[in-house]
Amino acid sequence: MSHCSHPAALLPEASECLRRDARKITGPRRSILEILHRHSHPMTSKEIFAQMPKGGCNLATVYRSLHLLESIGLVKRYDFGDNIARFELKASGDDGHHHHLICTRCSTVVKVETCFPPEWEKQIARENGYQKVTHRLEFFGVCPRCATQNGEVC
Amino acid sequence: MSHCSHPAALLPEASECLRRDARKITGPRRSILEILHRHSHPMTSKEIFAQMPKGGCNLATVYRSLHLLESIGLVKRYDFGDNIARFELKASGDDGHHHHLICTRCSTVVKVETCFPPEWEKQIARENGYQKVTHRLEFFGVCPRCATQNGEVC
DNA sequence: TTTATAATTGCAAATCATTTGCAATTGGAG
DNA sequence: CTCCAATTGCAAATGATTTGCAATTATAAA
Repeated sequence: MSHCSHPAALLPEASECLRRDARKITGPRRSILEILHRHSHPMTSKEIFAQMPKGGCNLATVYRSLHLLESIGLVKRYDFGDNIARFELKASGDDGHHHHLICTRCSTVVKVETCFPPEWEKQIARENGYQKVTHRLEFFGVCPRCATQNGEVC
Repeated sequence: MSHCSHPAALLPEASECLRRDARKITGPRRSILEILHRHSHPMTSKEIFAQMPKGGCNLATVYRSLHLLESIGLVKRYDFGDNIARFELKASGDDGHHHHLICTRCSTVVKVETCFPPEWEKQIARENGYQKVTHRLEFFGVCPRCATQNGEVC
């Protein structure tokens, strides 16, 4: 459930990004980055809020921080179609582009590296005259565990 | 902006679906189906509500109707990532599976028939032991019109 | 180190799409 | 034509997310 890089390597890099935009390295932001670092799956604001160390911070601050971290590219937002935004830390060099396979019963998430063919995307962009085309792709299904205990929520 | 089949052909088919589930063919439902029929792009509940003929109906009814129509498979829900559900009428025989290319500036929508390779999807399902795997895929970019009037909202 | 100050935060109230409880209506099977 | 479950209108409730504002705090500059 944890990333490969050392947690400590996270802050210097993030600090750099923040400073570049005249932003401050605050307690809440540091905590959010650490929390996201130790969970390899997309997390909701509430989940992150719940993991905040003692003292914590206001939920509104979590929302504001995530919005900022997303805007400077340290974090990526995902939409699993349930109207709850989820966030994942972007790896250093990595462009962070990947997809997910979400269980429609228990919401278990698996990372999916397979991506929509880039050439196809370019083709679609060309055909319609659109520029800067990107895509949002997520898979949904029933995980092995839920498939067994049919009917039950796990 | 309109479908190829005749509007009149819409009701009998829909009636059949509704009756099968002991549901009633009411004014609001008829209107919603007609509105969706003459707009070939996904519409929000508010947009549909705004197009209701004189007399109209309550917005809550639009929400309830769309939910019902979706559950019996007459309508399909789409998520463009802005937290507003959009609905499209499913064509008769058609399984209704296709995607969209949405302008991030003006929200103009273009239908995209190109789909994620089915075999790849099966592969992903197999690799992870998930069953009944489906996907949600949408493209985002800047439409030709917006690309010209750079910076401006069109 | 101290200071000046713009960036942050906490808190509560506001938004916004969507849902729901409930009493009054109404489609349609028999 | 009747009866009753399915629908609807209305207003209040939800739930995620945003925002105004005054108090706090990180940090660049002196």
